[in-house]
Amino acid sequence: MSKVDFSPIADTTRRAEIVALLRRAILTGQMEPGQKLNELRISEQMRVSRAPLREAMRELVQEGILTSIPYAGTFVINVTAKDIDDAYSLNKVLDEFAIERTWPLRDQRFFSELERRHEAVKQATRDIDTTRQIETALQLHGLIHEWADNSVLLETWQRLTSRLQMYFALHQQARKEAVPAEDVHETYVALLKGTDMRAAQRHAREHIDLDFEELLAYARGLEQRPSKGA
Amino acid sequence: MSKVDFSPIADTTRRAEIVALLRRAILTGQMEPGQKLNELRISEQMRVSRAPLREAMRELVQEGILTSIPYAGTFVINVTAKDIDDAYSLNKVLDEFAIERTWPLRDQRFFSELERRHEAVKQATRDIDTTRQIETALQLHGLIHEWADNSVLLETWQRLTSRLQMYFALHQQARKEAVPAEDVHETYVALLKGTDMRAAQRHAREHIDLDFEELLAYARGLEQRPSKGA
DNA sequence: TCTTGTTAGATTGTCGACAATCTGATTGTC
DNA sequence: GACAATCAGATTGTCGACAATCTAACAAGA
Repeated sequence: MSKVDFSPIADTTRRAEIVALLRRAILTGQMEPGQKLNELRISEQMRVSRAPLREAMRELVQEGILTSIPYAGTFVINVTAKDIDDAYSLNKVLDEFAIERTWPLRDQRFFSELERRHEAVKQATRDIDTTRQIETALQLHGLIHEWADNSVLLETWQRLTSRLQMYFALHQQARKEAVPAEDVHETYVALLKGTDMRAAQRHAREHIDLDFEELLAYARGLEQRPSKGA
Repeated sequence: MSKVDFSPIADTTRRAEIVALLRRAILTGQMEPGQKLNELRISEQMRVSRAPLREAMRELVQEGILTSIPYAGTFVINVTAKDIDDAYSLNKVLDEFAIERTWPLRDQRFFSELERRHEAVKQATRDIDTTRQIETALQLHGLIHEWADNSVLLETWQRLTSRLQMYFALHQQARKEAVPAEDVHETYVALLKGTDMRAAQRHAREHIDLDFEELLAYARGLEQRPSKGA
């Protein structure tokens, strides 16, 4: 028996790579909400036939970031203020549940991973890499969901996160000014290390409320904005 | 302006029909967990080419009831006791949230719809149609999620429900005896009509706990059962 | 006997071409 | 000018065939 535990090898199908490419393009805000995805054009750009591209698009439709209308096309989802509100209010419930489940499972590995991700956020903040800043913040936030030892919860949270990441990216793009450089996660991390679970839950709720208000205001601003074609 | 509000016309693509067919086959327990889906065989049976079939399968993979391994095949998900446990514990949280949100929105239409679905359950119980019994019970249970006016919650609950329906169908199939004919939803419906929200939440939690214990015992029984091929 | 290399068969992944459908412009009619 | 019918172009949906990969059976060698 070998002492090395190998990780499963990466998917080597074109489909999987296409999914990753498209997802990234959408979640970083490179594609606008409502924008149509022209199959022929994209398949030519990627040097791939339409079959794996279409399969990839079906996956992203189910993932909730694309929407498809038969014989009309596949589009990036439109973001309404209500969508954001819905996602956030559910997120609060999931956070509370995740903290409750993670709490008794916290160990040394948890704390070091928490520290690692917190560092990543601070690094991205220093680099003023806004896209990475969103990514790392969501990864820090996601630790409690990964650690809660509930695969359905994790899956649900990841679906939610996809959209939130997209919303944040668009919001970030919209305002020209740089993101606040201060570290808003300091208290959150400290509470997760502490002994008062209720306090941690309360803070998580208030903490995400903060960014939420800003995001909602932004979304209300572009409500009923005409969707742009290819 | 017409006073009639038309429902959107049905999807007329083969893909959509294939999705419906496969989903039904899986959720009614006609396909065993772990079973492999042979693309050529299924496409010939359905008189369809592999392209729309494969796209349909990608959707169901994202929906969480199929799993795919590149160059190996696509399989019906395997059910472990932990999966059921995870799904149920999250379901409890979602139920509590759904009731909270639905509560102030209850109106006459809500109550009549509640009554209608309750009748459907009772009818299925009288007919001893176990498959329909599961369907109607889940639909009754789903009303609070549909009424809560939160699209993300509804979507999440529907994903969860898919699996639960599959679990219940398998459980039902396993035990030869008929399901208890008594109506276990009477109290639940009554509480949803009442004025004590906390009581309704409490009952919803205990109510699903009931069937849960039985399901869990069943799942533990077939743990590490060898998966059957095509 | 155990391990390694080879090979044939089956299955999945991908491709290019054709069919079905939609959209918008054009034409003809009142 | 307004409106319906027609048509061309573009785009999506589907098909059949080929390429890449896996599996299992078999043979060869230590």
